[in-house]
Amino acid sequence: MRKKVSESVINRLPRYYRYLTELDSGKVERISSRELSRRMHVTASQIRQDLNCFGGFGQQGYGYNVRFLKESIEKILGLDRGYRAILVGAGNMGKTFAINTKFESRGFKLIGIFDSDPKKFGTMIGTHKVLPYSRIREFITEHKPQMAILAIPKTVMHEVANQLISYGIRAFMNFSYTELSTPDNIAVENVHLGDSLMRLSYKLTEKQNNENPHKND
Amino acid sequence: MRKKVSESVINRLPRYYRYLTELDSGKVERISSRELSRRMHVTASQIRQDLNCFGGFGQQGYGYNVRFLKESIEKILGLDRGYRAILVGAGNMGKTFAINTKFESRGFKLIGIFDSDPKKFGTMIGTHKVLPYSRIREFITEHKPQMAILAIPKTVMHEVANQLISYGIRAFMNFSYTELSTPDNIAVENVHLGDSLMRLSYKLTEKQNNENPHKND
DNA sequence: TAGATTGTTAATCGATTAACAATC
DNA sequence: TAGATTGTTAATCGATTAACAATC
Repeated sequence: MRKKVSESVINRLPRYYRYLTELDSGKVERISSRELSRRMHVTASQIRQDLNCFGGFGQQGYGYNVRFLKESIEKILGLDRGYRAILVGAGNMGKTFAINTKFESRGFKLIGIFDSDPKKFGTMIGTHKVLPYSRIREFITEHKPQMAILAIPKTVMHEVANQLISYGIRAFMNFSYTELSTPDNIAVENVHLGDSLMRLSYKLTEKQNNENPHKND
Repeated sequence: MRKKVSESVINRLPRYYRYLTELDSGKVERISSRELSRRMHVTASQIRQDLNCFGGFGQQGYGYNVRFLKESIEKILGLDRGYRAILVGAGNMGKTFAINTKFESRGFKLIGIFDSDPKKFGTMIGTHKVLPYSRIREFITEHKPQMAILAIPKTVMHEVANQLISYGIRAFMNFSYTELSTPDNIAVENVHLGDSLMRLSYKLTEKQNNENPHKND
């Protein structure tokens, strides 16, 4: 088994992927860690160290082939596996996520959308009809999605997650404003927009304090 | 001037704030770093170190007063300043953010929503009427918002941001799938849902590899 | 006072950066 | 071959954890 890759490296992978995708679609064929570091505002050392957690993708004296590196990171991230996802909760957040995040372009498949509000049953979100939550078990059993996007109130979050785990879901993206905690073998990614807003508020406040040092002493 | 607080500490602040808000509304009056650490799954040492970047909020032998600590973090984050924000882009993402993130409950004020699509002018999002982007300059000059939420295509992101900076905006929350880079005196928080999805994909893949070590050697 | 728990210093650990030999 | 640039080891830096004296 591979040695454990640190959280910091993992967090940077999507950013590398983003830049490489950009370069690739800009017809750039090769890039050195030095040039990439210049564009991404990180050190070349860090790029080489990060990539070498997963193997040697470059060539001395040449650098990295953009396409090959991009595809390698794709594999590392599992974007080539065609994961199937369901969306639970067809409110604003759910709808936005379904429409906005180009699932397909990253190799994911959104295969079903569920809600427990009968008024929403049958309405369309993109190309998907909203299905009753009551049918989720049968749906999962039949189509075997691996991931669920939870865009539901935090009051029901854990209950829903536990059910879905028992039906076979192995990964959750959670949008509600409480952390989802699950057994070790389940992957979770919490997205807290409120936290981002507070961080922005902190940064703004800090900058104002620097411009105006004695305002709030 | 305060010594620079590390990024890691700042990133944890909103989480502390969340837990303290929870405790406070649950009528908990005091808490020790040890008990809080147990609940948050971090070390007590880290909690004490983090808080002490900003001052001593506790009392030996007693611990921390929940209400007082919560309000102290509120001030550190700048949530008590009544920052005014505008939303630029009334598409799905913008709408969701406006409705979902309880601005007001965190002390922010959403004071205007703008879009450049005439079909949207005058439509309501929550209690706000969508205004034409062409009027944004006059609006900013008059109402002096500090923050802008950008929920617009990445193709126009930098152009819009630069305009808004010249009108006086000092902080941006950016939802488009490219990093917003700005001068040093401007606060930026990038939210990339696509990155979160990729991280989830990585974690899922890693767990599958551990269960099935030789599947993809 | 005795017990509890902070604030803070010191020790450890891990992540980042620098340097360079290997090699394309 | 000479020049460039990787992969990797070593050095540095910063963040986390441990420990404990201060003190409520």
